Amino acid sequence: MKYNIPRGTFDILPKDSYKWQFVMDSFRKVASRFGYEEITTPIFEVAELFERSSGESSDVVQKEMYRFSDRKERTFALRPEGTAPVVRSYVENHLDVLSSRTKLFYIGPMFRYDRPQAGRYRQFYQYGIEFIGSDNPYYDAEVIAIEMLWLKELGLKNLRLELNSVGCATCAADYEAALREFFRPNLDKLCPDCAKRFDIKPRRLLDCKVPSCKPFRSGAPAQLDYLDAHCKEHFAKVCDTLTAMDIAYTINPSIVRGLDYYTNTAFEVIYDGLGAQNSLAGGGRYNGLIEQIGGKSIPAIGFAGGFERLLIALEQEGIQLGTRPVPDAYLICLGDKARAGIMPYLNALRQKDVYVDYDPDKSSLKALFKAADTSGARFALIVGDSELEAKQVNLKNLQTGEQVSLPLDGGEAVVQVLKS
RNA sequence: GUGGGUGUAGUUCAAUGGUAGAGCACCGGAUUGUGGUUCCGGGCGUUGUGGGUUCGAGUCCCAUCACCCACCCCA
Repeated sequence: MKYNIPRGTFDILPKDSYKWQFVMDSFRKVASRFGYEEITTPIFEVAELFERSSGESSDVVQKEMYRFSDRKERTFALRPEGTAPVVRSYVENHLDVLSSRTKLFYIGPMFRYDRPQAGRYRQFYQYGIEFIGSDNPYYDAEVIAIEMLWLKELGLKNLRLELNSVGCATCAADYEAALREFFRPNLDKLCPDCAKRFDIKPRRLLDCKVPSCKPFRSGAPAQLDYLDAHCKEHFAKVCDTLTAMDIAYTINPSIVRGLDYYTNTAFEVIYDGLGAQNSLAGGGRYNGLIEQIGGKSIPAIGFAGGFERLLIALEQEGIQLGTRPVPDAYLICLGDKARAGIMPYLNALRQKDVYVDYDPDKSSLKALFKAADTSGARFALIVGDSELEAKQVNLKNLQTGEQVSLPLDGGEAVVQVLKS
């Protein structure tokens, strides 16, 4: 019986895995430069955690969550996003007591039952940042700065940072009420999707792509006009701080985050050239979430980004992502005696941190050299019965063809050449 | 969940309804101790799967699965 990988998932094969490691390490380094520390939570949680935090009406909860129950009929879900688990852990482990400011980042797989598409998978890998403990607009900018600085360092150009504010809970409610008033007269003329959105998430009416819906939204109220004084000032300060940090952005009033817990700042990093799924990262402030899932009322902000899309973008720009390891040397062993006698030497080299490739199944010199070439090793170590007898090893530079005879000692002589 | 496209060797692709092929890759060999070039040799693959039409199906029809793209949604 042959088996297939589950739909919407993928294997990271050796020819690519070094790139993933490179990018993940790179993110870890940048995050720690800003004082953020890694947190790892389980890939499944009690389903209710997501239902409560993301919102019962959100698509993520309604149709995209992998739910399952265990043998004791407890209902769990594979995590569809990273923020709720981090906040759960924050509350559960009383991280707020240790410090009033908590800086966390995470890396790991998320799961969403979606129809796969370019840049969209059912199991996908995210990196994320969460700052917990202050409503200061500086932190909104800091969190955004991490992402933008990182992408810039990786060499990514043609990025767009889009910014919006959805206000606090009361501003948002005021605005949604205004939107409903605005659309209500034409409700019966809107597409069926919009009719649903009218009740659940009226903001979505603003970016419906059905042509017949478009005319009805000219003159619609804008969220930014419905911010109260405090929210308005907060947003202005975020903008100012970004400008002071030399981070370019555009304000896009139609940015809506999919999850219910967002307040105030919402942002998205767009890279054109990814197809329809052109969002590299997105996030925002969630001042009410911690209290909502059992903690104190503590403001926070964060974002998450997708590694698959980032890798697509980086490769599209022709950016080199580390290099696949190649052997320092390839050991060519001729004769049964040599093969048996060489083990201590092979072992010694590896203990000295030399990457030596060796294949005991190949015996013809031609095949061995061919293998040495394709391995990418710069050097071949050639040992036959006579060399073993004389305690010598031939070290051949595969590029120049130069060959020298060195003592077959504990590896010191060879290491000296290899590392030079 | 809805729509469109595509499924042939490890891979990239051929094959007017009439015997399934090629390039690349891979393995071996060209006096069993010095490679990358060249030459020679090596492939029966349930043509994704299951039905149907036909004397005959990789080719036409239906179903199913998978992949790609888009809607939706988002990372």
